[in-house]
Amino acid sequence: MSDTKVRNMEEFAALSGISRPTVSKYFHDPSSVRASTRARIEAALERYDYRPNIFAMNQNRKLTKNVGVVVPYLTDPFFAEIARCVEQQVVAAGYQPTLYSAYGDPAQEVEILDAMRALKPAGVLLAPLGRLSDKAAIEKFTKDVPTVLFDSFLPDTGIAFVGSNNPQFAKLMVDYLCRTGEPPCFFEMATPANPNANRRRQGYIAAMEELGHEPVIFKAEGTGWQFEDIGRREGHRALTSGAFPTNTVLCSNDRLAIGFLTACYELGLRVGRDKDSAIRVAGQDDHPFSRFTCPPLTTIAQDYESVSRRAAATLFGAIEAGETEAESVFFEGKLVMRDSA
Amino acid sequence: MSDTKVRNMEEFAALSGISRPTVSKYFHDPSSVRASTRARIEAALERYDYRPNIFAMNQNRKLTKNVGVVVPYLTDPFFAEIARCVEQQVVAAGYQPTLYSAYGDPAQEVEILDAMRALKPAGVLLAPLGRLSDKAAIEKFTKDVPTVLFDSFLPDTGIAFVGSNNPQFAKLMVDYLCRTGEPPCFFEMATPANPNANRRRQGYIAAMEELGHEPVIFKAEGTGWQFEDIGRREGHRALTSGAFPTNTVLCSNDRLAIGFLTACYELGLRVGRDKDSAIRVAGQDDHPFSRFTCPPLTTIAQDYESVSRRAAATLFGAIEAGETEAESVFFEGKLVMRDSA
DNA sequence: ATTCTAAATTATCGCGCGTAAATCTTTTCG
DNA sequence: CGAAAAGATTTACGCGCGATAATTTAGAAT
Repeated sequence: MSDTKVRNMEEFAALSGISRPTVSKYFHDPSSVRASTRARIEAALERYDYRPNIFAMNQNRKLTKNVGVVVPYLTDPFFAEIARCVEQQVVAAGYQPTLYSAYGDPAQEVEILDAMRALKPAGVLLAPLGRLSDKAAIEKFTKDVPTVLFDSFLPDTGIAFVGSNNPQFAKLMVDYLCRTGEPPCFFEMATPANPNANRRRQGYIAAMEELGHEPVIFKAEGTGWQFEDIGRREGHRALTSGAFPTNTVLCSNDRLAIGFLTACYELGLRVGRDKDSAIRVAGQDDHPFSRFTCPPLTTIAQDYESVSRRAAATLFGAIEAGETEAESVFFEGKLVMRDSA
Repeated sequence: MSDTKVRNMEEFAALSGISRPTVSKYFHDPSSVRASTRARIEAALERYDYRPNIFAMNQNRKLTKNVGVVVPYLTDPFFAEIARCVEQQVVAAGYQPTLYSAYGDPAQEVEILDAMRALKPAGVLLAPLGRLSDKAAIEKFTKDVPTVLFDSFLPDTGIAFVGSNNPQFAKLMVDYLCRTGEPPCFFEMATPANPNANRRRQGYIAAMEELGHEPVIFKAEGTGWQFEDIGRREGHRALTSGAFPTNTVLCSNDRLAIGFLTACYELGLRVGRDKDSAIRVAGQDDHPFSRFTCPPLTTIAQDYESVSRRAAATLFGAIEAGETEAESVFFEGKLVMRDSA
C-alpha cells in the first residue's frame, strides 16, 4: 500500500483510471460494474487505501446500510448474548450494526429511536422494554423505519415479531417436574416489566390445571432490573414464610432463579433432585450463567440462534422486498436438565 | 408543534427569523449566540421540530460529537457493566457514545477502529483485548484519534491509561487470606489474554514472599473467553490431582472463580470460611454475579465508577485542551468479604 | 467486419451544512 | 451619550458524493 493519501473519490478515480460515477457505482454495488473495471478498481484499492466518506455518502442516500440493534438492558447477559448473535447476522447480511441499550429506561428507549431516525437506518431490530415502553412512540417509529421486534411482543407494531413460545416453556417444565416429583410452585415478579412473564404464568397455570394440580404462585415484590437481588430477597421471604406447599419451585426466569438459589443456600436448603435435597428449583431462559450455578440450573433453553437468525432474515427480506408485514414466529424452547431439578 | 415539515436549516432559519449562519452557530454551541436570539431559535424549535441533518453536519466538521466506546467482550458482564458506566459519563459530558465489542477477536478489534476512523469521533475510550491485540494497529490509531485506554494497559499508547492497581488487588487478598487461615494457592489461566492477569500473579507472588510463604500457582489450560468453563474443567483437574497444598484458592478473576465454585460443588467440597468447610475460594473483580454464587464470593472490588469517571474526564480534558498526554491512574481495589473465604 | 447492446465517460447539478470575510447592529461601559 | 466591543447578518464558496442525461466506448454476437 502506497503512502499516498487519497482525499476523495475524484482523486481515487483518477488514480485507478476509472471515471468517478463508475467508481461510485462500484462502491454502491461491486457487481454492477464490468469484471475488468472492477478488477482495476480493486487493484487501486489495494495500492491506495481509499474509503468513501460515509457522511457524504449518506447525505444523498435515502437509506444507509446501517441497522440499529436495540435491547432493553445490555448488562443482562441474556440480552448481551442475543445482541451478539443478532449483530453477527447483520454483519453476515452485509449491513453495519449499531448497538444500543435502553438500560431499563423508557425515556432513553425513545431517545434512542429518535436519534436513530436521524441516522436513516435501513432497518431496526428492536427488543422493547415491554410494559414500561412508550408504545405509541414505538409504533410511530416503526411506521417510519422498517423494524422487526424480538424477544418482547408489542401488538400491531413493526413488520413482525420473532421470539419464543413462552407458554410452551412453562408447560414443558411443568410436565417434566410433575413427571419426576412434586408439582412446582411458580415464583415470579409481582409486576414484571417483560410481557413474556405473563405468558409464562399463563402457561404454568394451564399446564398445572391440565395435570389436575392446583397452581400456586408467589409474587415477588420489587421493581427494576436487579432480578437476582429480588430473587434472593423475596426467596428468603417465600421460603421462611412457608409459601410453597410443595418442594419444587419454577422461577419465571433464570435470573430470578439465580437469586433464589442464593437464598436457598443461605437458608441451608440443599437444592437438587436427589433424595438428600430439600428443594428443587428450575428456571427459564438458559441464561449463560445457569450452567455454573450450584447446583447447575435446570431450565428451558431459548433458541438464541434461531431467534436472531430469523429476526434478521425477516428484516432483510422486508427491506429488500419492501414489504411492511411478515409472519411472526415463536420458537419452541428445549428442556435443559441439570442438577437443580 | 406544527405539522409543517422543515426540510433544511435555510428554511428553519427563515421561519425563526434568524440568519442561517447564526442558526448554525446555535446548533454548534447554543451559548455562543445572544440570549435573545437563542430564545427566538428555541421558540421556533418548539413549533417546527427541526433537527439538522447529521450527515451534512459532520461532512464538513473535522470532529464530530461522537465518542467510541470499545470493549473486548460485551457478553462478559464485567465489561457490560463498565461500558454502561462509561456511556453514562459520555452522555453527561454532552457527547454521543457508540458502543462496540470486539468479541474476543483481534481482527474485529482492528475493524472497529478502522470503521471508527471514518466516523471522525471526537475521541475513543478503548479497553483493548490485551495480549492478542494488534498493538501496532492500535498505537497507530491512537495517533490519529484521541484515545484513552482503560482496563487493559498497553505501553506508549493513547493519551493515558485508567485502570486498576492489579498487583495491589492480589496483595490485599493474600494478606486477608493469610490473616484468617491458610495461605492461598493461585489459580489462573496458563495463557491469559488480559495483561492484568500477569500483574495479579506478580502481586500474589510478591505478597506471599513478603509473608514468608511459598507461592503455589496452578495454570489452567485453555484459551478463549469461556472463563467459567475453564475454571470448572481445570478446577476439577486441580482438585482431583491434589495440586493445592493448602485449603485456600485465590482465583485470578471472578469468572474463573465462578467456574471453580461449580467444580467444588460437583466434587462435594463445601466452600466457605467456617469450620465445616473443606476449602476457601476467593476471586478478583467483584463481578456482578459474584454476590449470588453459592456461597457468595469473597473478592476484590474494582472501582468501576471511578475508573469510568476518570477515563471519561481524561478524554474530555484532552479533547478540549488538545493535549496528547496525561497521567495514567491505577485505582485501588477494595476487599469484599462474603462467605466463600 | 459489422451490428448491437451494455457499460463507461463527460458534464453538470444538487444535497445540507460549515466556514470565512466584510459589513451592519446591538449591547456594554466609561 | 458616545465609543468600543461583542454579536448578527450577508455574501459567497466549498465539502464529497449521489444522480441524471447525453455521449462515447468496449465487448459480444451476428
